[in-house]
Amino acid sequence: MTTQHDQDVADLRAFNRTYTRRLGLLDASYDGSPFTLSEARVLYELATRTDPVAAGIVRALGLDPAQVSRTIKRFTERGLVTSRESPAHGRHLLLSLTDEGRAAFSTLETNTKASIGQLIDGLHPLRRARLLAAARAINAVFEGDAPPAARLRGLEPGDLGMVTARQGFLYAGEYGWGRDHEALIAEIVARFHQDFDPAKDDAWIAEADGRMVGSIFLVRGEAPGTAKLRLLYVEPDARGMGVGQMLIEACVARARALGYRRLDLWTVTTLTAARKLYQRAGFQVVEETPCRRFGQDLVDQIWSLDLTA
Amino acid sequence: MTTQHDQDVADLRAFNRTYTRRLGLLDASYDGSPFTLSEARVLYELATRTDPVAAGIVRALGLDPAQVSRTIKRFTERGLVTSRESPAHGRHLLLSLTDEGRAAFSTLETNTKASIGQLIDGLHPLRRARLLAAARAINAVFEGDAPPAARLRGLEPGDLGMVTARQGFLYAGEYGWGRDHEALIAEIVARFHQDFDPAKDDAWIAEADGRMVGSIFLVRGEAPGTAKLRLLYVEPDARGMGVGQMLIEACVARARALGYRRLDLWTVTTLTAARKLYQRAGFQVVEETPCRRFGQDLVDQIWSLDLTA
DNA sequence: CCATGATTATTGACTCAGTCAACATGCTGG
DNA sequence: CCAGCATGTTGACTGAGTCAATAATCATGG
Repeated sequence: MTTQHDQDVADLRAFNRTYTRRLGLLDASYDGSPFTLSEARVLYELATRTDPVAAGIVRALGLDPAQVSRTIKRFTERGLVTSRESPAHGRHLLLSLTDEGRAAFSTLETNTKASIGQLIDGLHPLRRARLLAAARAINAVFEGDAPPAARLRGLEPGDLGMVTARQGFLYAGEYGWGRDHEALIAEIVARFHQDFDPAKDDAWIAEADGRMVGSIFLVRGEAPGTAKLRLLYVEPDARGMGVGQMLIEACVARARALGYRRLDLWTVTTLTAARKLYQRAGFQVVEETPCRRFGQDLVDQIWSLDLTA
Repeated sequence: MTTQHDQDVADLRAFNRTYTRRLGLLDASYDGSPFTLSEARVLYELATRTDPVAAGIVRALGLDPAQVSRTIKRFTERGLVTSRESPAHGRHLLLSLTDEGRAAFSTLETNTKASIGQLIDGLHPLRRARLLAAARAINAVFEGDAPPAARLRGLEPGDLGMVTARQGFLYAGEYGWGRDHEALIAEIVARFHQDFDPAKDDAWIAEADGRMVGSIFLVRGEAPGTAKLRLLYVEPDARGMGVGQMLIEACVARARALGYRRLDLWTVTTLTAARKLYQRAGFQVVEETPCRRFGQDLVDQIWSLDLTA
């Protein structure tokens, strides 16, 4: 048996191999460059950091101090770098590129840019877009060191469909609900927009790490003074980080602010995680009926929250 | 001014730097490994290919023949590899791992898997999913050497919403159409599903390189014997590779097969690319009326194709 | 059948990468 | 003031990577 974890490891290793073979040598040595990859990395650091010091470069690139020392020695011999003792710290050597050094860096930049440009241009537009999206994603994964925080925002183009797609996809996979479920969501979403009244309705998208990870909709109910909470969902990856609670709180607060006296919601007992969230937010079950829906035997529930308390 | 191309190059370079720093050393040398990265790569090839020959490894890894020769010599001295002359080809050396070689490879595998597993486990689930999706995408970009061909398939969970999302997003960006356009699509899509009759309706998704790149829907019309072509779209990346034509042909063929005598469609003059496709497929304009829609002044068109010809 | 060219493998020579240990020097916090 | 730490250098060594030369073998076309 192969677990998901094993598969992940295998995929990442496959990626590593592809990368080493196809991309690895790109960022540095175009053909005939006077610099090796490692030298180019050091030169890049020298050119881009302010007041470069050897130790800083060592840390930034994860290289051995000995190697950086020798590389800089070579650069000095080639007339690319000068160093002077730091006035503040006698042990620091302030490094700076000479004019020749800057010129060398500039042609290096031009050439590597050109060679990467060539790679990009050689790809089919479809693949190019995919490669770049993936590269940006990986970058983001390692750049953002803080754990990804979710934030709420309003609706943007594409969101309505995305909510439909994700919920349709997830409930089909997790609970085997049929396509009529997705169609139901599409209809709710479409009607939400047709009847939209900013004084009565609202919707939130939860976003984390640049991706939609959840949604919630606030829609006016049939009875005056009541509203409905609809289409709450949280992506599996993002569960357990308080996204659901955040969404419900925003929805309840807005319902209060708009003057509603009661907030209702419909769900089925199968969705245990959601039920816990409703409970914690103070909702109570007011109705429960067995029902056949989406190709499954389910138990419908209506929950209600008194907003006047 | 920074063009998209420049930005792409910069992003790919940034990715390259991130990679070299954060992932580069992973696939090979766990801490205290008796193999260098390059040696590990060669060992991997020795262990996984059938009837390994030095020249094959040279090509697969893009290494210098001299280096591979010396690496294998070291392996032989360490008792990891034996070689014998190929009976078929006197210049080929058939390499094979000894028992010790296989054992060394196996512990290497275990350890690198563990160290990659550690990296994966250290990431937030959200980021892990993102990293892996991106790694798989990059792999796919370089694995599929043939230009990505589009293929058609039926509806799957999530497709209805995805069609809505992509069309809403694209027409908002390209033509400034408002959110009511997205809501309209959501409604069409929802109604399509509610009224779905396999003997009268159909839908296709175009997929290329594992991604949805277009859609088309066939829906029965009000008048008997007539059908409507709806929701045709092609992703910008995938334009110019015949996806639109493929979709229309599938739709027209199915309409014929279901016995319809006429196929209508509604569009607006702004969508010039689509208009050309309709024209080439034999559609003709039967009605044209200026109209205000989606926050724009548009000219509605109804096109029609006689299927009895 | 043979000359020619391509492929395969090896070796020498060289520079740089990368690791480890030793060492000198300056700074910093009790 | 002194121990400990960070910074930078050097020596010694192995492997990576490049280039050129060489030798053996195979494939091919006249």
